[in-house]
Amino acid sequence: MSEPKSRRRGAELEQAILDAAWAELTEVGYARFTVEGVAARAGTSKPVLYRRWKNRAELALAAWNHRVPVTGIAPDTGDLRSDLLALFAKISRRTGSLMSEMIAGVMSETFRHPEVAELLRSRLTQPSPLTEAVRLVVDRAVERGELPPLEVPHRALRAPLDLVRNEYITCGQSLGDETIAELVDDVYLPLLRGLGVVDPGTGGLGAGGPDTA
Amino acid sequence: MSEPKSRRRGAELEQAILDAAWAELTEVGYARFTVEGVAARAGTSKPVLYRRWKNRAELALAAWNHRVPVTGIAPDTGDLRSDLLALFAKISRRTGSLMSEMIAGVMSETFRHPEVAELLRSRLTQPSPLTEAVRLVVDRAVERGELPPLEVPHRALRAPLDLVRNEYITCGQSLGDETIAELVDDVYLPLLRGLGVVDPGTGGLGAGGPDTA
DNA sequence: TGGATAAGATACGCAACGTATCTTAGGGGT
DNA sequence: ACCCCTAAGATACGTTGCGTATCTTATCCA
Repeated sequence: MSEPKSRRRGAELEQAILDAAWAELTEVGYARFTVEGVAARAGTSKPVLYRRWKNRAELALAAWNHRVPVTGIAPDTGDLRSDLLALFAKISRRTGSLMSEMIAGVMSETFRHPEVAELLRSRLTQPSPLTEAVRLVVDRAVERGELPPLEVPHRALRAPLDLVRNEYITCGQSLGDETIAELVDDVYLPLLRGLGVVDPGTGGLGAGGPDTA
Repeated sequence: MSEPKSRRRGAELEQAILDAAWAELTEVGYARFTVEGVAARAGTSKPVLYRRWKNRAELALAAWNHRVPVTGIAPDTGDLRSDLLALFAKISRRTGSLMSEMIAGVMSETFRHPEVAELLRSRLTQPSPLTEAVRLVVDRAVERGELPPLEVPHRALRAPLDLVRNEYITCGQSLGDETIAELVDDVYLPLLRGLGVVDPGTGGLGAGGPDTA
């Protein structure tokens, strides 16, 4: 009953481990995420895990990657501000305190395992379904005439995610509605409007060649 | 020679400990910041520290607070973009990878010691010399006519710090010049311009009553 | 059918947290 | 001038969890 004595191998085992790791993460959070716990839950033992991942940070990131495909998210309420509010809320729910705790945890271990930083960074900065959702929302606003035609730089596409993440990490809790409203009204909406300003003609503000780069 | 056998007490001792803690932080970073190390460096022992601070996170925050007063920083180059580049660079240098590592570390321990989160959050969200510097830079740009008269919301004043911190935490390293240029050119400058847009008259963008709040 | 490969179990060394216990210095009241 | 009580300093301990080493045993494949 307990153990049908069948030994899982390769991909099958790996799936089981990653599932177990993900379950642990969601249940106890990164701070209490232990390799032993994952092993126990997956019905295997530590060495099996350490043969595949160098340390717990990599294991956690692997579990995260495994748990992906973000379902399409691009609210369409017919109004830019509402779209943004919904989008930020969705990002916030998706990113979740878990992810932020995990990011914080992983980063705090980065000194010991510098290679991990790269894994995390690429996970966070690549174009993602989230940045694409932002682009889509903006494009629709342009079509509606709420914004002038815009080219949104990647940095600006990332901004919502970055802001939400920052909030999670520094506050350690879910974003309240007022926070989301602030981020939209005081930061992101102005940002989008500013991107649409072609040339303020106030001098010194043009492309402003990157003489510092 | 080694120990003049004089026993420090109260405030004097506390100063010595906080100095030692700060020195440890800057030398080895939060990940390797140990209570034992601080005790040894301060020439005392662990229990003395644990009588004052509940855990290492609080000790680290106390050391940080002890180490404060940010010297005035508000570059004045005569040009908004240059001011911002300089300011972001300064913030980035000041915030430093140390602080971000520490923030990440502290947050990752927040699950075990939830009280600490509040300490950290207040440290990060209060108006600070940094947000005042941003306001000053903006005000000067307004005087110069580079921007229309503006009221910058607190959230927007915080944004530079938040963005820099986010970058540190997710990348785990110093911001390169290009990153700073991106943050200024693709995010913050557009944001400021957007705040200056009075009413685009494109509909649906006005104050947009916070029907979600 | 036999041997290489990898799974599973166990035990260890190590670092660091946080605590408990004890001794001893020195400040302050009388 | 004395004594006592508070807090400093030293030491040792229990605990957790990482990461590794060692050994046995199942399963795949040639």
